[in-house]
Amino acid sequence: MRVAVVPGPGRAGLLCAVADNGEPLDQPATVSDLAAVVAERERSASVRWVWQSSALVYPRLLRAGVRVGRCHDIELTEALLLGRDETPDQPARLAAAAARVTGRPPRSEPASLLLAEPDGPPRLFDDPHLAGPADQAARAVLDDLIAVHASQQARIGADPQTPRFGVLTTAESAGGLVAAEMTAAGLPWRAEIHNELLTELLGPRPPAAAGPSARPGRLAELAAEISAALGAVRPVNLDSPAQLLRALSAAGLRLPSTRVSALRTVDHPVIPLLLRYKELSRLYTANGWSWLDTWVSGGRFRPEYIVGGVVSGRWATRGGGALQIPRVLRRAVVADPGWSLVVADAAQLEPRILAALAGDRAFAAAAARGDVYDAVADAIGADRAKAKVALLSAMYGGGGGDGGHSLALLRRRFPQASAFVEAAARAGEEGRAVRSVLGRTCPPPSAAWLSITGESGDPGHERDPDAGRASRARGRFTRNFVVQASAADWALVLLATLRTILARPGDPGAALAPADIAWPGGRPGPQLVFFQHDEVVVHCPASQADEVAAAVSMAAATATRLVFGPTEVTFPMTTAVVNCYSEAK
DNA sequence: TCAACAGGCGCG
DNA sequence: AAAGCGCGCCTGTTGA
Repeated sequence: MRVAVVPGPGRAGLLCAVADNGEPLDQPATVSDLAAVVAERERSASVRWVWQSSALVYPRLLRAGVRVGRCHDIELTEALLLGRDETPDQPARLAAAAARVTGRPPRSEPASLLLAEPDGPPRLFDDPHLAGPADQAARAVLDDLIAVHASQQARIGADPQTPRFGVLTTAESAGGLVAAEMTAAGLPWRAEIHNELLTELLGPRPPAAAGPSARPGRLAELAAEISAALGAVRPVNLDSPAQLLRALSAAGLRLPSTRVSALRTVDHPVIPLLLRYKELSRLYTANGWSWLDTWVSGGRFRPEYIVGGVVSGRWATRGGGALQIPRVLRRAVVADPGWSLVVADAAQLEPRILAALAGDRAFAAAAARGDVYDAVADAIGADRAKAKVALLSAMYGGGGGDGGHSLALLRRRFPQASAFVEAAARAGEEGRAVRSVLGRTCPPPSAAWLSITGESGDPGHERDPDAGRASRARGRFTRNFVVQASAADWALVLLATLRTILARPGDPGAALAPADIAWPGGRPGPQLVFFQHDEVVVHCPASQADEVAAAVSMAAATATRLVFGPTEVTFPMTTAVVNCYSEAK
């Protein structure tokens, strides 16, 4: 059963049951306490909530202590459909989508924005853009919702390209729920451990009175040592690559840039000091005390996750750089007393994805069990390191390290897998779109790209000297897209499946009902707290850790079946039950 | 004064 | 011959 829901004003909301094909099943009903009604329906029936966006609607329900099982996220779904139809520049917002469906001009956006404003007093009457009272505005949003939902159901059902596109839209919506729940739960983060680590590596935190440009002692010492080692008359600003490059040059070190890889190519007493400075400076500026002050509170780090924020379908985050937390800081991620962290990552995910995608029997056999790189090394008669570089080059478009010899062997030994990525590269070079296994579509070439390459990408007519470069760059992008985006498909389905297993009452996992996060005294259960491309972290009572680990394996097997159907390729998870994130792998 | 860009580096 | 994929966010520089 599907129920369209529009939140607001205030705690109220507007509901209307709809059929799978989107037809309204009864009259819209206003309820005064939306969260309470949602909770009641969740208990009594299996509902899929149809709403504008989980990012907009779900946090207020979570704050009221209410979780939902399933939803249809109109805006995430619209973005997938627009991508599929190769019109990704159209806005995916509900109002815009409704205008496309109905042919009417778009409703003024502030209406829905204000309606969705969580928990605040209804300010709708103050808004000059609004034509009428709040209930009329809610009704207008509901009408949009119902119209767009019906259209989306038809468009998903009519997918011409990918029979599994419906799996993608369902999983994307589930991802929206997970994202909001993970933000609400937060990643356990011990500020005092983080602080100790910073003090140990950088020295004490500079007092606020010392001003904003004051550096921790260790950084100031290193800077002085570096200036001295360079024989500089005046202190060099190490944070300015241009200044540093000039100072290096004056000391006889002519380098193409100041990046670590360039510094490592020369032998000079200043180099180790510079490398250490860069490492510590990065820690201080990106994840130092001010990061701690800004992003950690109440023992939790709560980034905002952006589902589908990357073109490949990977998630992005906003605030705190949550997907770039340096590994050294994992020491600060510690389970609550009596709880554990279950840390699981998909081993060698991308090569396995390629094996399953390409239908290459030899490559699939290599990825059927054990270590993919070992198996490939055996097959091409190289060592594991060379095999790994060659495989990554095949997926990224690189040169293969040792003059491409291993890459050539790879092409001969695994012709279908090679042909698969080569075909994706050629499509990109010619300006065509490519798709992930579930049908997520890469963006079309930009106008600038089309003009540089001469419209169709026809290699015979390329005049611009940058044309070849631009064409090959897009080829590398699409080559990688088919693998990275399909890996993101698989990981998203894993995440959605895991969420369902952890939450399902009545099954073997009954003990695993998730904690009611808004009620600290409520029944404890496992919580998804982190998701980073191919890795997931669950925070759970220690007694449930083994069950959670088993649930991860089940979810991986289910994801493999839903995404690829029958395949010889396995997707093993490396799972650790730990007290501290840094203890995993 | 501020926004946009470049260089750089963290993660996968 | 060389070059590889995707992000977020920090600082310094530049130019309106």
